[in-house]
Amino acid sequence: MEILIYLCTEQQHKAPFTMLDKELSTEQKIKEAARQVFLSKGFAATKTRDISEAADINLALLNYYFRSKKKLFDIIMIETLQSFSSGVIVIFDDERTTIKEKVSLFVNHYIDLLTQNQNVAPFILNAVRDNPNEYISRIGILDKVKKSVFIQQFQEAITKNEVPPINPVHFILNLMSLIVFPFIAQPMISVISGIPKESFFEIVQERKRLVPLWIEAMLSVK
Amino acid sequence: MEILIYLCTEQQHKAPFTMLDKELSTEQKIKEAARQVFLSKGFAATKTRDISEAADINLALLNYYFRSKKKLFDIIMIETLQSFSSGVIVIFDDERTTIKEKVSLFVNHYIDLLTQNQNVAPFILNAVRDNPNEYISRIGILDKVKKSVFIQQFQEAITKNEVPPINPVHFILNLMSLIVFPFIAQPMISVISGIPKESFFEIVQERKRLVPLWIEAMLSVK
DNA sequence: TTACATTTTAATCAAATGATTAAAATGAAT
DNA sequence: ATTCATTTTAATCATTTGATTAAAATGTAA
Repeated sequence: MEILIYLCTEQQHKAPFTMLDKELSTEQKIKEAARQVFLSKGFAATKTRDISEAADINLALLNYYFRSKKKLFDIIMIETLQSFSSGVIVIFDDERTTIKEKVSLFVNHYIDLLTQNQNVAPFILNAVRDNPNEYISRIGILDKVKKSVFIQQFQEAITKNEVPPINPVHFILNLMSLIVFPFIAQPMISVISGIPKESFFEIVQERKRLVPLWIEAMLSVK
Repeated sequence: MEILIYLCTEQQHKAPFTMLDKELSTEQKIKEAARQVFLSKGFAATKTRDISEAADINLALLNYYFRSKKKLFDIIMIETLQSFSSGVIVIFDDERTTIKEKVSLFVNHYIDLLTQNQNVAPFILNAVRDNPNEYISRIGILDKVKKSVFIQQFQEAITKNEVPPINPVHFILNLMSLIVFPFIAQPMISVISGIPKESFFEIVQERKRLVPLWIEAMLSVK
C-alpha cells in the first residue's frame, strides 16, 4: 500500500522564484488536461496520449512530472474528492442552522457544484466503485459526519417525534438521490425524453427550490 | 453506421439438432461470462482475455463466435436494455391501475431487478453516457412512454388539481432517483457510513414500501 | 562566458491487447 | 470407414499503450 506524499508536486521541480506568473506552468497544464480527460472518460478509457495531446505537451513530460498514469489519476481524484466533500462538513456541522436550513443550503450548494462540472458526479461514483477503500478513507469524512451537529439534530428530532423514526440512512439517501441522480442520468433521460441537455439543466435548476420542499414533505410520512 | 443483425448468433453456427440440451453451449458460455465481466467492469476496463478466462475458453473462440469485443458488448448491452425496459411499458400502459398503483408496482419491480443484479444500474447508465444515441434509440421506448396511459393519467390529474402543475420530468426524475440512486452509490455510502453491503441492501428493501409513500407526499407539495 | 541544474524532445522499449491464421480435433451423415 | 462441415487449439500478428532513455534545449547563477 503506497502513500501519496505530494498532492502538489510543484515544489519538487520548480524553485519558488523561477515559476513566476507568466503562463500556466507545464505541470499545471498537464494536471488541468488530465482532470478534463479523466473526468469525462474515467481511468480505463483514458490514454496517457489523450492527456498529453489535450495538454499540448510531449508524452514523456507526463511521466517526468507525475511518474505514472495512476499517480496522476490519484492526485486528480483526491483533489476532486476534497473539493467535493469540504462543503458537507461546513454545512452539516453548523450550530446556528436548523435541519431545514441545512437541507436548503446543501441542495443549493451541490446542485451548483454539479452543474458547474457535469462530469464530476459520475466520475467520483465510478472511481469509488472501482476502488472503494482507496480514496474515501483518506478524506476522513466518516467520523466528521457521524459527530456533526446535523446528526445530533436529527436524532433529537426523532426523539421529539418531529420526524418519523426511519433509519437516517434513508434521509441521506433521499437527499443525495434527488440532488445527484439527475446528473448521472441526464444522457439517458435526454435521449429517452428528447429534452436537450440545456433544457434539462434548466429544469434541474428548479430543483434548488423544490427538493427542500419535497424532503420536508417526505419527513411527514409516518 | 453499422446495424446489428443478430441478437442471437446461435443459428449461424449450430444446426438446430446438433445442439441438444447437454451443457451450456460454448456460445452461451461466452455470453454469460461476457455479461458478468462487462457488467462489473464496463467496456474499456474489460479485456477480451478476462472474458475468455471467465468462460474458460480459448480466446480465439470469442472472436470466432462474436467477431469482436465491440459486437459482443453490443449484444450484451441490447439484451440488458431490453430486459430492463420491457417492464416500464407493461406497468405504465395499463388502463386498470391508478397512478398510485403504478408507482408501487414500478418501485417494487425495479428494486427487485436492481437487487438481483447490483451492477446493472451503473452499467446501463455509463454505457448510455458513453454513447447516448447508439442503444436507446433502438429500444423505441420514447414514443411508447409518451403515449402511455400513465402520461394521460398524470396530465389529467394536473388538470383536476389533484397534483401540482410541475414538469412531469420532475416526477419521473424523483421516482427514478429514489429507486436507482442507492444502487449507484452503494459503495460510496458503505465506505463513508461503515454500513456493510448486505445491511445496506436490507435497508434498500424497506424502500419498496417507503418510496411510494414518499412520492405521494411529494405530490402534495404545491 | 562558463558551468550547472532544470525542462523538453525524439526515439525507443516492453508488455498488453484485439484479432487472425492455419492446422487439429470433433462429430454427424453417407 | 470415409467424407465433410463444425468447433477448438496453438501460434502469431499488428497496434496500442504506459513508460524509459539519452540527448538536446533552456534558463539561471557565478
